[in-house]
Amino acid sequence: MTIKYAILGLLSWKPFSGYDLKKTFENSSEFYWSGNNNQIYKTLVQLLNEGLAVNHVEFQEAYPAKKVYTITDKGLSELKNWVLSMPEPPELRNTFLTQLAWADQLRDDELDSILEKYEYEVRMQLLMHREKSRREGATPARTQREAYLWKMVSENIVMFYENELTWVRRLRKELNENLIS
Amino acid sequence: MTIKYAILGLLSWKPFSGYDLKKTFENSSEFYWSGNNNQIYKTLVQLLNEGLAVNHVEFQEAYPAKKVYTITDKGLSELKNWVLSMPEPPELRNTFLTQLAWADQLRDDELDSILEKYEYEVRMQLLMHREKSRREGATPARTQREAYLWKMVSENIVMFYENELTWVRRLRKELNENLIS
DNA sequence: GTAGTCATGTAAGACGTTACATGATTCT
DNA sequence: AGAATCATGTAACGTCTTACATGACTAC
Repeated sequence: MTIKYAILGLLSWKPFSGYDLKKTFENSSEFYWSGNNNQIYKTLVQLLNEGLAVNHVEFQEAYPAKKVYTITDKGLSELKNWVLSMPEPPELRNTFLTQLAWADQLRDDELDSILEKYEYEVRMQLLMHREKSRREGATPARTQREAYLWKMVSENIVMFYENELTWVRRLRKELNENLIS
Repeated sequence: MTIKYAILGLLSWKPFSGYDLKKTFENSSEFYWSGNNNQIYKTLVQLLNEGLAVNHVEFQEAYPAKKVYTITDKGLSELKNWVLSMPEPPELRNTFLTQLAWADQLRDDELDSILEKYEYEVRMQLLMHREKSRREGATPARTQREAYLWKMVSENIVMFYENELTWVRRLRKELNENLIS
């Protein structure tokens, strides 16, 4: 369960409500998470139970009241332990590779057509990431080093998509050249 | 549900038993899948029910009987439809990026130490992939084009890890240089 | 008046992981 | 004697996704 730490991390930065967390996960590139209501609200209750966060209700006129969560000292030290813990290797899940593995049954034009679509998908992801990243410019890191780390997280994602693009372009080029010869 | 198509793909190549599929998913780099017993045996039953595969029992002396599954024409056309369908963009799940985002609380040496561990993990994954790939040399693709596609699937995975390595090495170098200045 | 945002949550199901269960055979 | 391999499967749990439910306000 790492959504717990994704949330704890954000709370270590500043207080959030469940709704704020959801928006942040959706709109951010660095702090992206496929966080849906269900998981977020459940995890927040769990954080309360474990004493890693506390909450207080903020009433607003014209809008529903919000429950704002603040991290505790216990939460901070739990987060630090996790950050120091053994990193897991990155996981690549790319169903397209499975599609490609069985694509020899396709005609040359069909094969190039799905490669083109894939290239398009990857380009879109890259654009979306860059756009989110741009809008995130205001995000104030607390130190210069933190700003650098966040930049490098973003850079990792960019490099991932660019790498994927060079791969698919090379594939398309090589397949086309073999057709001609 | 894409394990269905991962299995269907392998069955389009040659007949497999559940156990064979599990071994293949575990030991292969191109056809890797986190397929566990539970999912594989359930999906095979599903394939039977949908008429995408048929099975027959092979008795063996000294070993338990095995159920060997063969793809049907319906299965082949279902697979082709899927291969031609809209590719999904690749998904990157890297919990380490979340760890790194909140690593500014660490001392310089602690930070470098987790980066070193991450670099090690990635190097190990790359080695493991290369080793699996080497042992897979016997895998006989049916056409030259298929062999090329499989090579490129493998190449994609190599590039992914190499990309990750250059990123983490750059990160470590830049952090160290900033310390000195 | 229709859709979207703010804000909380629940329900149901799909998907994934770990562990258990059986039982003969083979390797160390 | 103990572990690993071959081969099937089940049980329990954990994670993730999609959809539903409520209700006031705002923007087109």
